[in-house]
Amino acid sequence: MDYEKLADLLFPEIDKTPEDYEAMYPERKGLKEGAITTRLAPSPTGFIHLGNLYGALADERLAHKSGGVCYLRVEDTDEKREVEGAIPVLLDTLSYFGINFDEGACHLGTEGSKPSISDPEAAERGDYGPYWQSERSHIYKACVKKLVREGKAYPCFMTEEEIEELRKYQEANKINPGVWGEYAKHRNLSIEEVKAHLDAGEKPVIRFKSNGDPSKYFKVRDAIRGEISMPENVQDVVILKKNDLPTYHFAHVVDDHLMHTTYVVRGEEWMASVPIHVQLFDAMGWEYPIFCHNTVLMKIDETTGQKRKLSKRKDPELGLSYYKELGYFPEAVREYLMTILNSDYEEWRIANPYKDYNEFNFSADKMSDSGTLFDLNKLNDVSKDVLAKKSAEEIFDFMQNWANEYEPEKAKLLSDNKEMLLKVFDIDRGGEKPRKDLVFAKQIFEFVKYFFDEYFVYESEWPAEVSVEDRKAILDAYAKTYDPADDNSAWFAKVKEIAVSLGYAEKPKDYKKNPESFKGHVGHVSSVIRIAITGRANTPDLWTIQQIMGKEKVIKRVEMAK
RNA sequence: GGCCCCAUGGUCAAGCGGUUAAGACAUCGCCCUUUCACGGCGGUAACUCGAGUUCGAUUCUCGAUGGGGUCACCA
Repeated sequence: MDYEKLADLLFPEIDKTPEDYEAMYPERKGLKEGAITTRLAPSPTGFIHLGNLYGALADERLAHKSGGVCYLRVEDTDEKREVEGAIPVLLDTLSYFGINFDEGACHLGTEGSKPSISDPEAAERGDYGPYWQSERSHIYKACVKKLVREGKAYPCFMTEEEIEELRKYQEANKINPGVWGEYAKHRNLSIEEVKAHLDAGEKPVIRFKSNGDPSKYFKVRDAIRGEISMPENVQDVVILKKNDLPTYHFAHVVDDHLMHTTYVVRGEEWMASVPIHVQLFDAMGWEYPIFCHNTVLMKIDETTGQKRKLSKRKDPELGLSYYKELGYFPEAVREYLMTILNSDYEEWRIANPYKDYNEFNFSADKMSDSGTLFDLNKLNDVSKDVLAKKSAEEIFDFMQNWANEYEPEKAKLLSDNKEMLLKVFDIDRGGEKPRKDLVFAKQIFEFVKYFFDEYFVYESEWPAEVSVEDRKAILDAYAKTYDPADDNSAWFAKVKEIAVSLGYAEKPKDYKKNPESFKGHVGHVSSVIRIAITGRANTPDLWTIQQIMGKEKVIKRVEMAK
């Protein structure tokens, strides 16, 4: 069999060899020792989820922490699944969460500015492009041609029906299904037979001619999981589809070699195809990169109570838009992801509350190799820690931006009340131990909404210890004596006076000791005042709240509650 | 079903043959306090099971069980 001839018959227009391309794309210069090159390789299907961010953050950290390069390559080899505009949205979202690329299918402005794409053709940066796989057909074909020339790949004209039939037969006879070995009908077609098919107008796919022996095992080092052991691949996988574009397997091999990716971070769903990939790298005569197969994010299903994979249909919290809409600080989401990405991040953060996360020593071997359960509670807690360190100004600005985009009806309210809100956000802020009660924008608004008459509602029950008449008496007395000029202790002394005059204990302890001698204690009395003014039993320091509200509003609320 | 990966409290997880088996979240209790989602202290709670190796296994090996992944001209 003259493979040379077959190669020319199949790819007459291809005159370059893989070696030519290797010469065109030499290794990156000037990277420091140990620099890692990673890539994010999404298919433009239009949905970005938390799992993508999780992986992207790993890519970004690995590269940037090591002084390496993180680039974006678009895997658009399947036109059917492509969604218009998916990549700009992806870039925008990732950038929102602080992930930017050095190279690839993105347009990076000056340091820190947002990537933007209007024209995908022009939206590339870097010396290893094109970064859109649909533009790289000539490169893949040159590589495929080499394989055909060496007798390692061949055209296959089997129809879908034929393959389907084959599969049924194999399944019925308990044979490992697929096109392989003796079942690969077109493995050894003669030149004449190939010509005949071609002349009949048939378009072949190109399959890799596997010489693997599944009874033989080989070992691969995975940076996350350590050594994994796999049987050799037997399948004659297709490497070039009828649309002249490669399958993922082959594109991965060619691109990651030519683009000099050193660490391939991907989901564990790829682990099963590692045998195919190393076989392909081998056939091309190339070294394969270090694989990092990370785990999928899981959650507990409310109805079944079982641990299961996060699904985009059932779980809104998987979509990144969920966090943007609720107004989570991107930094909070990132901090949470860091804690599940590298097990010691959380402790590092506790020890170094104000250090930049760039200083954390991120590494692949610290990544979890068992399925991680997504924990909203934990996210919220991390978020509280993040927000506790923000200034009132930062919180306000974030709230404003969030409202502008997602709750426009609140935007003006916020901007009109900036001065007041800054004071509100400043309650117990700053200092060694700031309050940890702000979580995300929507929640923050709920948290402070009683400052606005139009959002004020009674959310808490009046204390049972206080009768309706007493409530009125308390509020009457309070309205008469309230003076914003009082300092915190003078103010509270008056509250005590009211309590005592109506038969309530001055101290909670007195009441606890002799519950029969009092109607209640000062806590119940101030609870009445608190609810009257804020509508709820739990708030930050009431004296400060009143200082911010001003006497007029305080009195108005007190009168309203009678 | 074949093959692969994984297995420590409710959750995320330290742990590399000898530990009172860390820590964080959640939960519970107490304390502080006019309230708190703040803060302080403390508690409950874990090595999936069975063999083997070993003086000794959470740790190593094998098997079982469970969970996950994968078996496309999708990535």
